[in-house]
This record gives sequence, structure tokens and C-alpha cells, in this order.
Amino acid sequence: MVTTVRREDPIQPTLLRTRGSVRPARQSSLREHNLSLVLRHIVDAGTPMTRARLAKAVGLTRPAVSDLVDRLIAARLVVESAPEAVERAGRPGVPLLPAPGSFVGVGLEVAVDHIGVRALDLGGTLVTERIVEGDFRASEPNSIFERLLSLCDLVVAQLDSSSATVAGVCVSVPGLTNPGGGMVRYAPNLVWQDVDAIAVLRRSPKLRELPIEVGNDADLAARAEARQRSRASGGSRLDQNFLFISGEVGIGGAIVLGGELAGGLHGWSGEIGHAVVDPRGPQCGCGATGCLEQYAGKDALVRRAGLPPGTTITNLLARVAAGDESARTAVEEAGQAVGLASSSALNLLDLDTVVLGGSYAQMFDVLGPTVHAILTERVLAARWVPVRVESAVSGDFASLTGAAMRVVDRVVTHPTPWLG
Amino acid sequence: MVTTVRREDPIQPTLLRTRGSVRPARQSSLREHNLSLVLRHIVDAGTPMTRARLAKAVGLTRPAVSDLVDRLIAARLVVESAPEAVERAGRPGVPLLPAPGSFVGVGLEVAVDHIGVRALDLGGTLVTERIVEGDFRASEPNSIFERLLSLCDLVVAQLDSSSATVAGVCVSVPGLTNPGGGMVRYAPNLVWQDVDAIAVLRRSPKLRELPIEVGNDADLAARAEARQRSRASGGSRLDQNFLFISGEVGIGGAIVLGGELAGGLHGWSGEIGHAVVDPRGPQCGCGATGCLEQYAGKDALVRRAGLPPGTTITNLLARVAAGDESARTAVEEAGQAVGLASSSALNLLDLDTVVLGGSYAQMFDVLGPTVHAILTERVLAARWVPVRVESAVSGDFASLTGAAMRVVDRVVTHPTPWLG
DNA sequence: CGTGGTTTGTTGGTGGAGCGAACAAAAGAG
DNA sequence: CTCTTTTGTTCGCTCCACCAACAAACCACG
Repeated sequence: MVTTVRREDPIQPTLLRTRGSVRPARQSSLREHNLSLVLRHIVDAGTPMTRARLAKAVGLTRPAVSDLVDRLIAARLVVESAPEAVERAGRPGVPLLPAPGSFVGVGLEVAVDHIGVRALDLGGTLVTERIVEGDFRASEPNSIFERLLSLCDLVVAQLDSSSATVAGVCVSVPGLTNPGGGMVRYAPNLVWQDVDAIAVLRRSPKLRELPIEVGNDADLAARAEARQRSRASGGSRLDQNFLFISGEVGIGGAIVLGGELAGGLHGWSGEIGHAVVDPRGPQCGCGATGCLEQYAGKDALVRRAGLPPGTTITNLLARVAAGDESARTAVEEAGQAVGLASSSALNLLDLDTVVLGGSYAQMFDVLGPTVHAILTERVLAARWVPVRVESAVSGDFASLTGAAMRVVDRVVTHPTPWLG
Repeated sequence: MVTTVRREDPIQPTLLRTRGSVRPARQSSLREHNLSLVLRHIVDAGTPMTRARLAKAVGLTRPAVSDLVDRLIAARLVVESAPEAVERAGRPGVPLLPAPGSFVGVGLEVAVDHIGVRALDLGGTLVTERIVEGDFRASEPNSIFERLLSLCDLVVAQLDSSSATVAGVCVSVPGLTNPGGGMVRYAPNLVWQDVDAIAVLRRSPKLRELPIEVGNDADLAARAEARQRSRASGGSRLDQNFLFISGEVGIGGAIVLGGELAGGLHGWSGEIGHAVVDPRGPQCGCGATGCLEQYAGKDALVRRAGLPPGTTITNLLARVAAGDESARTAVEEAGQAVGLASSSALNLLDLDTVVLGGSYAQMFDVLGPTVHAILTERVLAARWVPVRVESAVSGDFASLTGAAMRVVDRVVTHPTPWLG
């Protein structure tokens, strides 16, 4: 039994994490911090919180929490629900819920096989969505954004009519993005280079005033995954630590440490697709040799299985189930490649969990055991803490969910601007 | 020209980073935060700060800063120095310095070729040290700790006589450690397993009352390196982002993101030595095949150069300089291996800098160009942001410095307990 | 049905912490 | 010697969480 030690300072715990913060703290910062803390607890709670339970959970006094909650209610971020029928002595508390449908985050996505818009409210429940499937490889940015904007305008109009406040927009793109500036530097499968996504989106009158962000699809999917997992486990999102690998045409990756995405000096973290699997391996489009993508990317996988280009994963799996030896070998070798690439990452980052998403979730039954075997062999810490390989649980269009959640999350982390 | 975007929230900046903090903020937290902020600025400043300049730098008012500084002075954490002779109108400010020699952090180190004690004060200047070189491979933990403790007691006694306050102790160990519990899980070159370092050190009466920590040598060296680099560049330590690789008998690694060590679910991050370089490569002691250590570890390097075991790096370099072909090839292949392993890490973490330390710093002239070439070829973002490969600048016994700095850093981050 | 016990939410008063304005102190400029 | 400029400090203000006390709403039980 190994005790799990978090990265907390073991000797002198921080109250306000000074990490990275170079800003001074004033009285108002205090309010902002505690407002966010209370709201976070309300949003993340599995079972609805009351003021008294919040006070216990966050460590503030009941009067302080009451004041904070009142402000959140006034801002329409939180609502009181009907008193619960308790079977216990004492005055029953008033259950507090993240206000349904009043504040929404809008996620947009451009992918090779679909575009879509998804709106989530503070509680993470779906408000509206519009998804169009199709083939968008090598598509012209302006026309694809035009279609996306028309979907988006529909969604936003519907939200406006229900008097919801749109807190912002986040666009998921399969490529390297520059989140601050809103540039899509390079999206190989869309064949985009240096597209200023935010500038295009700002042309829509509905989006002109909103905060807009751009993010990498795998990063955003990992965000959705982190939330889904912490919900499912009932634990804190701070305990989420995993390497996320999403197999699509390209291979996306993301690192979740302490519930948040790690890396990203320029916002391009998680590029595991071009990790070295074998330096003497096949030439890759990136210029190097033996990249993971050449073994475990969708196209490579189908090619190595001896199947015609464009074969779906479903069909590939059917061939494996039917006993097609070359298909089985291709999947096996893909699993080995994923295992090799992620073992280095796990060693380097001291992680113990790999979450397989995208088409890898679909292939999990055949892929997972191979990956697990390689990791158990190659991860040093596996002797003390067993490696876990798990399938993603965040559902369809996870990046789209993640994009919307990115916006919602910002409201929860910084409620003050929305207090009016 | 690519604009460097930090991981800051681009839309709504945080004052108090809520990241990871689940604790509520009270009035006292505010004080703690700002005290630390002011102290950090005094310690990190290249040129001494005055109260007025501090106020400008941290964003607090002059009265607030004055109050905070007075408390730091009363606690003997900061001293006023002689007024500077200014050539400018206005009352000259009083320069403030981290109090020299009043608070010290003590670093201890057990390595395969030396043990040592180093004491640094708040300003990072050396107060005392005792280093003993020798061969400590496969040494018995108790006897080696006994020798280390006798050195440590000497140093602590000397510090006591100069009325310095020892703020704590941190032990650097070449292996997997469990920082919270103080266990050394596994140190292959010392042939240690599950040694409770803190328990042993607590036997010394001088250390009984002090906070004691255990850390990995590469992690601590990276910490020293981060500080040294931010000092040298004159910038903030928050801008330090690099992958640190230290070549010794084993190969240690560490990831510095935003000036802090990343990873470490269990405190074992940075294990790059067993990254896959070639899955069909030689068998490694860890059980896997083709690990980086089999190409670029000190022993492997010497063996591949066809030199007798125990040959020093200096001698190896001499052979290379003398035109020994097999030595040159071994170094070349080691560089390629380091390049391959770190390219995956750089892609995954979106970093652009590799810092080579330990014996790699010594070999930098012959190793660096090879590593750089491989990285330029394999790092995707290198098209936009050139990869940098640099030699470590943190001096001899960097882990020892890092261990002492770990303690000092804790005082700077949490000055409140030392206010009396 | 009334009384006591228990939990919840609210109301004042208190103290800590930073802010703003004004002021004293210490230089250089003319 | 006076004026300007910059520094550091003093004093009253405001903000925010705390503490103690209290009102409210429920259960249990005689």
C-alpha cells in the first residue's frame, strides 16, 4: 500500500496558493477568491449543498458563506431549490444549485468529420446543440467558419430568447493553436496554417462582444474527461492526474495534473503523436521517422491492416473479430506503439493513469490490454503503484463539451465580473 | 516573431491564483500572501529594492508595503542597508536586502561520489559547507548517514554560534523519493530500497526539531538551475520553462514549468533515463529494452566507447579530442539518444529549451550540437519557436544548492511562521 | 398539543488589513 | 535659501470575515 502524496507543501500548507501569482492581494481579492470557492463547491457537489454544509466544506463561517451565497443568487449564478424533506432533527437547509440555463458557455468545434455548437450551463447540463457531420478535410477556413457561424447564431438566438447569458465562446480546432491570440497555427488535417479564428468569429454581430478563445481539440477533450471522471468518482477534480491520448486521424494528447492541463508554454502541449516509437521506423509527414502516428494514427492503422483508405474503425474491429490476422497485428502493434510512447511520458511526469479517448475508446477492448502490458513493463513506478489504462468516459464530441466547459469554468473561477 | 503567451487566463486575470487551492481566504491569508510577495521581490531583485520601488513593483500602496517591510525587518528576515548615493532629486530610499546569514537553509546530499552539507542564507549566498568526495556506491545507509550527520552537526553548530536560525533541512538523494513521508523508495546506484531518511536524520538532536525533507537529486538540481537562470537573465522565475537532463551514472531529469517543478503525483517526476530510444535496443537493468540510460548513462557511454569501466568523462573527452573514432561514435550516439528522448518530452510539454547538466554540462561542446540537431528535426513547434539546447549554469553540486534553496524558498513563500 | 433539543440561517458588533490623503523628511536645482 | 521631487509615515475610511447571539424551522416525546 503506497500512500499517495499530493504536490502540496507537506510542512507549511498554503491558504492562498502563491504559486505563480505575482499580484498583490487586496480585500476585494479575498472576496473574489471566496466567491469562486463557494461557487465551485456548489457546482461540483454531487448532492446539493446548503449554506451550512458549504460553511463546513470550505472552512468559512456560516455568516460569511451566507453573504457570498446571497451575492451569487442575486447574480443569477445560483438558485435555491425546494427544501429537501429531511428525516432528521433541526431546521432543514435550503439546497443550492448552479442556476440552470441562466449562464451558458458555448463551445464550437471544427473537426475533420463534423462541425458543431454545444451550449452548457453552469451545472454542465446540455442546453442546446447543433452538430453537422460531413467531410471537412482540406476545407477552406472562411466557408467552414461561415457554416459554423450560422449554426452558432441559431444557438445564440435561441439562448437569447430564453434570456440566458452567454458567458463566452471557445472554439476547438484539431491543431496547434495560440490561445491568447486566437490563431490556429497549423492544423494538418484541415490543411490550415495561420488562420486567425477569433478575427473570423468576431465578424458575427452576436459574437462581437463576447470573450472568444481557441483551443486544441485534445486539450479540450481532456478537460471534459477530467470533469467527467471527478464527477463519476465523487472526488475532487484536484485529484485528477492522467495522460489523455485521443486517437483520430492525428493523435492528440494532453496532460492533466491536479485537475488542470499542464504544459503549454505556447499552448501547444500534448503533442504525443510525434513521439519516437522507433527511430528506424517509417517516414512521417512531420519530417521525422518512426513517430507514433505512423503506427497508431487512424490512416496508418488502416493501411497497416491492409485495408483500403477510409475504412472505419468499426470495420477494422469487425475484421479483428473475424480473425483477420493482419488486422489483429496492426492493432497489436498500434497498442505497443501507444504503450511505448506513453511509458516515457508516465515516467517523465510521474503519472500512473492513461486514458484512451477518441477512436481508442472504441478500440479499448483490443487496444487497452496491450498498452497496459507495455506500461507495466516500462514504467518504473509500476512496481509500487500499478499503472492504470482506462477508456474515456466523456461521451461523444468530448472536445465540444470541453470547449463549452472551458467557458463555464471561467465563470466559476472568476464570478466577480458577472455580479453586475 | 512569435508572441510568447503564458498560461495566464487571457480574459480575466486572477489576483490570487485559485489554482489548486481549496482553502478559504481570511484576512490573515491576505497578510501572508502579501508578506511573501514583498519578501520574494526583495530576495529576487537584482538591484536592492526600496519601500517605494517595492510598492510600484508589487502593486500595493506605500503604507501597506512599509508595514509589511517593518514586520519582515522585525523578524530579521530583511535588513536595511546604507542609503545609496543617488544622483537624482528627491529623498533617497533605504535599500532593503535579504538578511545575510540570519536565516539559513541546510542542504544535505548523498551521491555516489560524494556526500555533503551546504548552508545558504535567504539571499542565496553560501554560509558554510562541508563536502567529502569518495565512492559511496552500494553503501550501507546507516553508516553513510552517520558520516553525513557528523558533517551536518559541524555545520549546524557553526550556524548556531553565529546565532543563525536554521529554517530546515532538505536531503538530496539519487533515486525515487517520497517527499511527504521522507522515504527513499529506490536508489539504484546506492542500492537502497525503502530507507526512511527522515527517521534516521531525526536521531540527531540538532535536527530533531527542524522540518526535514527528502528530494530527488535531479529535481533539486533543476531547482537550483531555474534560480540561477532567472538571476542571470534578470527576468522573473515564472518565465523559466525547460526540460533539465542531468547525466550521471543514472540519468536524471526534471521539468520546470513557470519556474516550478512539474509532475510528481508521488514525487517521482523527471525519470527520463528510461524513456524509449529504440525498442529493439539493449536490455536495461530496469527490465525494459532500449532505455536512454543504455546509450547515454555514464557507464554505458564508457562501455560503448570501448574504454575500461570507471573511465572518467574527462578522459573520455580527451579520447574524443584525440580523434578516437569509437569514443566519438559513442558520444555521438549518446547525443542522438538524448535528442530522441527529449524531443518526445518537448513535444508533449510544449517546451522549447533543454538544459544539460551534470556530466552533460562537461560534455556540452560535443553533445549539445547533436542534441540540437535531433530536436530541430523532431520538435513540431521548432518551425515557429527555435529549440534551444543549453548547458547548465548552476555550478558544482547543484543538487546540494537546490536542496538548501528548497528550504530557503519555503521561508520566502511562507514567512509568517518565522515572524515570532 | 406544548415543550425541549437540534440544526439552519441571519443580525450586530469587532478586529484586521489595505487604501487614500495629507504630512514630515531628505535630498538636488537654481 | 527656497523650490521641487521623491521617500517614508500617520490617520481616518472602507471592506471583509469573525464571533456571539438570536430567530426560524424541524423532530421527539410526554
